[in-house]
Amino acid sequence: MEQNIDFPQKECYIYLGYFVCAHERNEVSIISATIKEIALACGVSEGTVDRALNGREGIKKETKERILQTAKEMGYRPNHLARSLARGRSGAIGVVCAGLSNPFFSSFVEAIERVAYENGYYLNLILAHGSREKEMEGIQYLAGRQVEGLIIMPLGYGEEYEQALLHLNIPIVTVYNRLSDKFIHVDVDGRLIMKNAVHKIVEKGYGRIAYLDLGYGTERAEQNNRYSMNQRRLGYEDGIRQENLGEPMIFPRCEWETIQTFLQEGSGKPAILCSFDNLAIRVLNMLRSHDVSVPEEVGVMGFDNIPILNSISPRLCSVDCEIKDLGKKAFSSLLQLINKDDTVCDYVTSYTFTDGESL
Amino acid sequence: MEQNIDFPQKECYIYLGYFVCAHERNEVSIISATIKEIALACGVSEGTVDRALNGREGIKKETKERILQTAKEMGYRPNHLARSLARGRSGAIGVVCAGLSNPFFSSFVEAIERVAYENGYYLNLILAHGSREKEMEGIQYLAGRQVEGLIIMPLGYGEEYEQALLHLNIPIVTVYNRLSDKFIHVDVDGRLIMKNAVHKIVEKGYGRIAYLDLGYGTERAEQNNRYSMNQRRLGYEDGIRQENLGEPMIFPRCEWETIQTFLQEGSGKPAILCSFDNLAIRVLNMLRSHDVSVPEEVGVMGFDNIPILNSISPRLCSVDCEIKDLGKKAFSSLLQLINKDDTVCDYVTSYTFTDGESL
DNA sequence: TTGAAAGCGGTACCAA
DNA sequence: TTGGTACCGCTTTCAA
Repeated sequence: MEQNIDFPQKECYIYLGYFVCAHERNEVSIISATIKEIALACGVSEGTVDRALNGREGIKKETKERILQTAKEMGYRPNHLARSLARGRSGAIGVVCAGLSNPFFSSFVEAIERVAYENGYYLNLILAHGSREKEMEGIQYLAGRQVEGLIIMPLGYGEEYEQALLHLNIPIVTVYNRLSDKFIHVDVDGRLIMKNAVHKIVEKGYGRIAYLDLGYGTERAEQNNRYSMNQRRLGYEDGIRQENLGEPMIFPRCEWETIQTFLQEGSGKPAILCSFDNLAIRVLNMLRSHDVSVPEEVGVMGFDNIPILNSISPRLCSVDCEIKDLGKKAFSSLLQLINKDDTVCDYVTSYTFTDGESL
Repeated sequence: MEQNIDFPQKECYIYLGYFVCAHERNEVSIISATIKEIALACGVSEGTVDRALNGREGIKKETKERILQTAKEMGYRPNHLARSLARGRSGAIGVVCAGLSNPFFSSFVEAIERVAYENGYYLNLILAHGSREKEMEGIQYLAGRQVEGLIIMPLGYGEEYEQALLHLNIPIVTVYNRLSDKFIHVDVDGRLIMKNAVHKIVEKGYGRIAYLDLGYGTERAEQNNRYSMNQRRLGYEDGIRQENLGEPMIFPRCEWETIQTFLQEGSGKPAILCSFDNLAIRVLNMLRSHDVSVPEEVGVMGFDNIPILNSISPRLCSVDCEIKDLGKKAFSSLLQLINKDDTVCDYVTSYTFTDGESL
């Protein structure tokens, strides 16, 4: 089944139901036709083809069917670059996060991808890999790709950083690390949660609580936006104050010496509250290797409720922040911004304490 | 510092060093200028602006400096959609995978993003979320976005699926699940590795080995491409045969009854080989909850060497497949295809057994 | 050294 | 119901 088509400049024909083009290399390869080519093949104008292809009205039924048939034969696939340019909207949103090795981020990106796709948007993903420079470069790049909005889990912070974002003049939603009131922020209330976590731990009969905040106070940590981690730590401090538990004890590293000292000195049953689950898992492991039993000798609690917790023991007590909901909300808020719906406001997801065997 | 600029149709001016446009809503917002606008402002042609902006030769030094200065003031940011359309290359590659909750996939995507970015490409990410339909839709969509190539961890398989991919007529590299010789494939040799894993376990003094292959033989599993999982299982069978260990014992589920029976019946020290780490972690947990000690009563081995293994005990014996290397190689192979370098061929990454306390 | 104009593939509006 | 055409923003070639 071979059939010649009037075609400008290229040698092309229909082969096995596909539109085929013989290249200079004499290979046969199948290409996607353009609207112009379809118009030529059907003997109609480009506008008419567009009407058929996009279901616009003002076209005779037979013409439409003939065009659609030809388009199918020619293997037409719309060029979204051209379409975006002409329509003035790209149908893409940009997502910027530090990396995917943190299960919190990967789940979050997964959730956004799902809901974005359902709403006809697709994702441009930029990972910062821990570098503020790469993050800003990526953001600028995404803006240049005409993304209609950005969801950012910022590594950067500060006046200059915010100005750079504002000058992009596109809708932005921040997640995880807040920047300022100038950006819609979708997050859990880490501070409140950690305060309540302290209450919860005290209720369970613990008399003193240490807090593990990786990198706290180190110079390196200060280089990046630590809003989220800071909030969690502040919540711990709030709780300690409210419960009159004395001085907060904040450890920047997961070291046995420090933990051992904490366990031995002081009165009241000890517990360790960790700023995120992976840290808590390391603590559990360290305690086990030193034959400290959990929760008999010390309680441990995490934050994030990452999926792996269901597979390890003791089942870590943690906080479930409904990350799917967070992703959905981040996207829907961004969509509101894109659609200039000015009722959009910050959002705080709900949370639940997940019980376990570690407290 | 305010300065008027000759500008068509819009009320615009320079404010605080930024190009500003007063909208109908009477808000002041900063927009990105186009080449045409810069040309107008500088009193030169678009071509000249292009020469200045893209460092092309054939432009007087002073003209160039003047244009660059104006472009900066006007906050020029190139429109990559238009650029891609005009240049005929998008600078984007598409990545398709099932999801990100599997640490193997998220690490892999992370690795690809890094190397792609270093090479001036950015990522369009599509997740299949377990649906073959969504996967194919996404692939078609990416092709329409004019990605220059695709890296796919396919969920689909079969003649029809392959034909659909081939008809896209863009470079494709498959990873993890192989389709056929028609596609460059980058992967670990799961079959060889699992065979050697059996040897290794036998060397350690184990006399019988069961294999855990989640979903094996179930109808649901057959719906998706199970190449990778099948290869691993076949490797186990190869090993069992070579070592004369009798009939392979393959369990499709992680159930205590099955495992208990396996532990009790038969002679020789038992070991459980798992098709991936998360499964092995569940096994470890199940064994602990039934007071079966590892590795004294039973050995356990996983595959993938996911990062969390470093944080839990007993340290699981596993296989490290150099996933960063895999990502790099997948991208570089794709780049070769894009550049029509026909020396490109399939690639098998190296691997190492990571020792642990579970064997 | 510069300008003018014809694309890239689609969209959208106006006239026929 | 159709055709024609001027865009969208940038690139590239040819002529001045």
